[in-house]
Amino acid sequence: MAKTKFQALRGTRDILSPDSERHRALVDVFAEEARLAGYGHIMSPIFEELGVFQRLGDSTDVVSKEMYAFEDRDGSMIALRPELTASVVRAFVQHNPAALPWKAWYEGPQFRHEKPQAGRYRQFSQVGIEVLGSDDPHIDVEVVALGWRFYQALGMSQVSLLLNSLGDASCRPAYHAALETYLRDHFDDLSEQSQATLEKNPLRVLDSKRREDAGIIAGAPLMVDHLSAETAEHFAAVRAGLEALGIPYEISPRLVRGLDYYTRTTFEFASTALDNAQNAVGGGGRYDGLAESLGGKPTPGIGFALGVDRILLACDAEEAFPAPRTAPDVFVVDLTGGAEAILLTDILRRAGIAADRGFDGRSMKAQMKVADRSGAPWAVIVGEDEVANATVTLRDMHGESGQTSVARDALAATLNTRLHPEN
RNA sequence: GUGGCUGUAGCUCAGUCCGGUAGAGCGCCGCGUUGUGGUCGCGGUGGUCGCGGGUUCAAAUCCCGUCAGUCACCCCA
Repeated sequence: MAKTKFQALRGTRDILSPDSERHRALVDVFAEEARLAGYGHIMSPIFEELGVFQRLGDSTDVVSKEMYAFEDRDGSMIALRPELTASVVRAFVQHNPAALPWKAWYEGPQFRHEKPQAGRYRQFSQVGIEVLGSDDPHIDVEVVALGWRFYQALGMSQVSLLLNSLGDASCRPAYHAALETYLRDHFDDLSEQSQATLEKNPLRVLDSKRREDAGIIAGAPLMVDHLSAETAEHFAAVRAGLEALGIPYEISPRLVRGLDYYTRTTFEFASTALDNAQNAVGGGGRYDGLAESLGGKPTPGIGFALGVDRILLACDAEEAFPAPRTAPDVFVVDLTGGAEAILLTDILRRAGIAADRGFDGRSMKAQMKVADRSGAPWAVIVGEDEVANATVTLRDMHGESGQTSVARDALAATLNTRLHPEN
């Protein structure tokens, strides 16, 4: 019979130790930044009604061709979340919190059916925040700054912040028309793909990376030159806040972003340490119309999502945020056949000491080798002599203190003192 | 989704052009005499050469398909 060897599906992968510990540590750093800034944690479902995500815009690839959508058993259409903003806004509308602004942070996997590449997976992880119920530009500043400080907390230095304003209902339509007129005037000079994009969403033509489009895009009218007085003032306040914090940014007038719901402030964090096309390590912006489109009261909102997988790639590239060490505190080498180690590791673990041990009745030499490889700073050796005396031999694996005999009853206390001399 | 490149031991890779029956380093296991790791020495384990089909006396090597990775576009985190 045929032997089927399974493997993780395309675009998905197993994250094994110590990379998984690193991933968790990154989320811990983010959680702390969010806590310090007054954000509560939200855990929303991984799948939702398809309609929740269709509000992101029909012209976006995320909705039109990358969604994992399928029919549930009762015939209703559901989808694996391709992003989290829509889910969080849906939760906001559903629970209708009274105290505004409402601030939430999240982390977790998301799903998009794309052709995978390094830093681009079908199941990928993001951390992010959303704030609903205020359009105070100081919120924009807080949100962008939180992202910036997070990268700093990870030890990253090669991150640049790109900032733009996409205008709002008071000025975007006029700009949109001006841009479309301009692009249509140069229609024949645009690349074939940009011609198609123009039909769907002229704004996104500005995002084209094809060389043949560069000249035309360079001459295109810019949103920042068409902002209404109010929107321009809002944008100025955001910039002033970032400057007050000393956070460097670059105005990127052609920064569009892929989701249709963005208004006014939009931004992207790009790693300059990554030289591939997947150098965006985070992005976000304001979405003042999204809550209403999901059935809620008109409520302004802003947030960002940062790609965990890409951030870790960028960290690799600039040698930041290494995987945490996962070594146990102590490794038990048992020469009696292994039964003693059962008791000793239990005693140690209950005392809060991370203890691993040898198995399979291996030779002392072999067990010492495993102990060394484990990285444990201490080894506990127990053989017939020790059992007879109710002692164990405590060996310093790295330092100079050598070996000492310790009463078995005093082992946990002795080790705790050695591991935490300051206490 | 479109196009290019790649796929050989756990890992990094050589061998592929010019078909002839699989290699290195690292890792892993064991030994270097009485219960001691990290260095060193010796020995060993380990691959249906991604998978399937075809050509051939013979295929890791040529051809086709397929899966996966990767790069660019697209898109985006």
